[in-house]
Amino acid sequence: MYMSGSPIHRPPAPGALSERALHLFRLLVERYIAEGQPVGSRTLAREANLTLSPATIRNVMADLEDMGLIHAPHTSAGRVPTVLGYRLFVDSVMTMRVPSAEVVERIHGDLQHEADVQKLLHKTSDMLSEITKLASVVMIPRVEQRALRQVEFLPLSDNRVLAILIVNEQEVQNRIIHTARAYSASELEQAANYLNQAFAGRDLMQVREGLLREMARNRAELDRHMQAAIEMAEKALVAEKSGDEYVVSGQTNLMAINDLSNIEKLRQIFEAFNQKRDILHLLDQAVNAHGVQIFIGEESGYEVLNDYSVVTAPYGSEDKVIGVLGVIGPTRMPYERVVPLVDLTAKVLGAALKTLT
Amino acid sequence: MYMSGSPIHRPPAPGALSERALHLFRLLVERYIAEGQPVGSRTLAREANLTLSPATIRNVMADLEDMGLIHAPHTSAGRVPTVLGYRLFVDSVMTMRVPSAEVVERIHGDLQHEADVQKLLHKTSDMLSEITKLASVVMIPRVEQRALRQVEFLPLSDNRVLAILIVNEQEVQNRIIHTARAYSASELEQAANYLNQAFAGRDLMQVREGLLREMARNRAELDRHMQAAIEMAEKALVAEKSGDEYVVSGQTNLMAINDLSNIEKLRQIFEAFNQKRDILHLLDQAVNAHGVQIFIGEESGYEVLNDYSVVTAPYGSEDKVIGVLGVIGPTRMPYERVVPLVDLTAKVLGAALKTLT
DNA sequence: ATTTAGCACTCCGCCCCGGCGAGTGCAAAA
DNA sequence: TTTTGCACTCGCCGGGGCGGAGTGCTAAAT
Repeated sequence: MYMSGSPIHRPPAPGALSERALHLFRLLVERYIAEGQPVGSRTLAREANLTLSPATIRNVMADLEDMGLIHAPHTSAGRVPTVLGYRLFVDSVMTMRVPSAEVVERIHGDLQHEADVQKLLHKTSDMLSEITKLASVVMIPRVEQRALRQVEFLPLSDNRVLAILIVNEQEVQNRIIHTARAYSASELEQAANYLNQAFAGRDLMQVREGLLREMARNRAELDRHMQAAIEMAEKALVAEKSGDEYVVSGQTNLMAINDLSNIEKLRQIFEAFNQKRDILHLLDQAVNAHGVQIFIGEESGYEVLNDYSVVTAPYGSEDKVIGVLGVIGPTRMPYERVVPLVDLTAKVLGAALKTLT
Repeated sequence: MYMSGSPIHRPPAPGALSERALHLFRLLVERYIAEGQPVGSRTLAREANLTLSPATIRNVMADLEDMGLIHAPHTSAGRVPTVLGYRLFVDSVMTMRVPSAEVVERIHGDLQHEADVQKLLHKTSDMLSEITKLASVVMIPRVEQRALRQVEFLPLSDNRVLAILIVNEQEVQNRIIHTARAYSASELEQAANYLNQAFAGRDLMQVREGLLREMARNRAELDRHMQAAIEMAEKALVAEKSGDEYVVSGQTNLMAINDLSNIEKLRQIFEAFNQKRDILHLLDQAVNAHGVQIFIGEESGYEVLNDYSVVTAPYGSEDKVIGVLGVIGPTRMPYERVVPLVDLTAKVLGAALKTLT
């Protein structure tokens, strides 16, 4: 199946609809989200406080359908929101439902006392998926400013050296590097000392540049252990980050949603989680958004995410965004509840990370 | 659903069956594994080189059914192997199919040049699931003999200390420990020095015991940095291992198997993968087996694994078993092909790990 | 001009039915 | 012991009928 050829339109301004139409629209979407079944004029008439006959409702619904907000799966079924309809709903119609006090407490409690960053991220993801009953994703913080705190080198066998970089007071990175020749323990120690003296506290990128400058000088002038230090550091810094770009939890929640029991579709999204490509790109997009961002169905631009919605929020401290988290579920998800939850979780995670620095 | 009340019987000795019956049984199982549909007397008659009428086959099949080896889903369907049938098949009937040269090469190639242990395990799991088209599990090596090579302590803020243990030439473990008071960098250095001198090369358990002995002496006699060293080491050693007990890949392969498109069952097994409890226990059981071990359906003893089979093999060097790997798939899996693959993979992984030590 | 009632119509989901195909078990013949 | 023949049992599939839900349209009511 191709992606819908028609570009995704902006929904009509809420002012373009009569008060009544808007009200009914809202009811319809809420009802559909709650029940999961196409809702008809009869049901809607009962639901609305307005005393109107189903026939009147039908007229309104026909209008809504003309505007592309709702859609009838077949001649004689009720109506279901379209992507455009959901868009209008989340943008201008819905009223957030603030999380209950217990949930708020839960979120704070879970994330407060966790010293290890990795574990904190896992906990966050687990918690978020649990309270939303959806799949959740937490991006690993991409700290662009990584201050080198300390370096240690330890010789291993076969011209290999274990480099330990301590970054940002917290994070420890181990890298095994292969060197041209074997270095003795004392050489390595000297190299480490040199690097620590020269570069401790600097940003990793600065370190890199500094090293390159050193090398630009006449190599011959450098004494042995400087050379060693540089070789080490170069190799250690070049090593790319581990492929773990984000953490996922609650994938199984998606299987429990009968909405899309289409097994092949499920398989595809699970693959997407594993592949970490499309999902990561999507999260990257959301990194620049100011607050919560919602991708509905095809809006994401990724085929696998058709029929799914993604709600994301960047997290960090103040205006420094360092990562994104979010949930993934069926387009028919309780946005009113989910959006504030994602928002809050992002804020609390940001705060928790800040205290760790 | 309860677990079958009847205990799992041993299958009849292959001698208990006539040559012919055994032959037909083998054909039936092979056919069923290949096609996934109950196989009837007619099909079997065609398949067998013996020139026998379907009626004769039927008699034989009736016998096999009496023995509990096969079973008819309903009156007029063909027969399907029972758990007992599979047992007999894998124990005494099937002939292993050796992996093709390309596959063998692939396995060696993939695992040869990977220096990082964690990555190696991931690669192994990925590869195994890919070539078997099943889900695969690789247990993290539980090195009972962990020789301490070096210790480093680095002060962090707030009475926290980062302990870096280098174990077994390769493995690096970082632990953040909370201490009763703040220690200065030099104190920590002295503590590390002490520990390194006293315990480098020893097994972690020995270190533990040694420390306890030290503490048994009159505490007052110990000078400050010894105390510090002991406090550090105690905390660092006590810290439990991270919860990552094994690596899983190819879970999505299970979804593609129409055999069990029962979505709820799938959900449960995915949960089991995440939970890492039942699966881990099962792997632990297999750690003591000499070679490949096969758990068919309910044999595993874990409800979630009904309808699934697990093929495991311990890996390590010589008689030192350090871990287990395996695959999980439907009971109807191509054992002839899978068993040798699991076996080979375990051997190659063991070898690869050995070169890393 | 809007709302309502009435009505014909459409379409899905469900159940029931009958036919077909596959396969069985049994008894009698080879 | 094997085969043939036969009655029987199911599962699967397609068709037909039916009820329910909901629609759109038109004409009447407000």
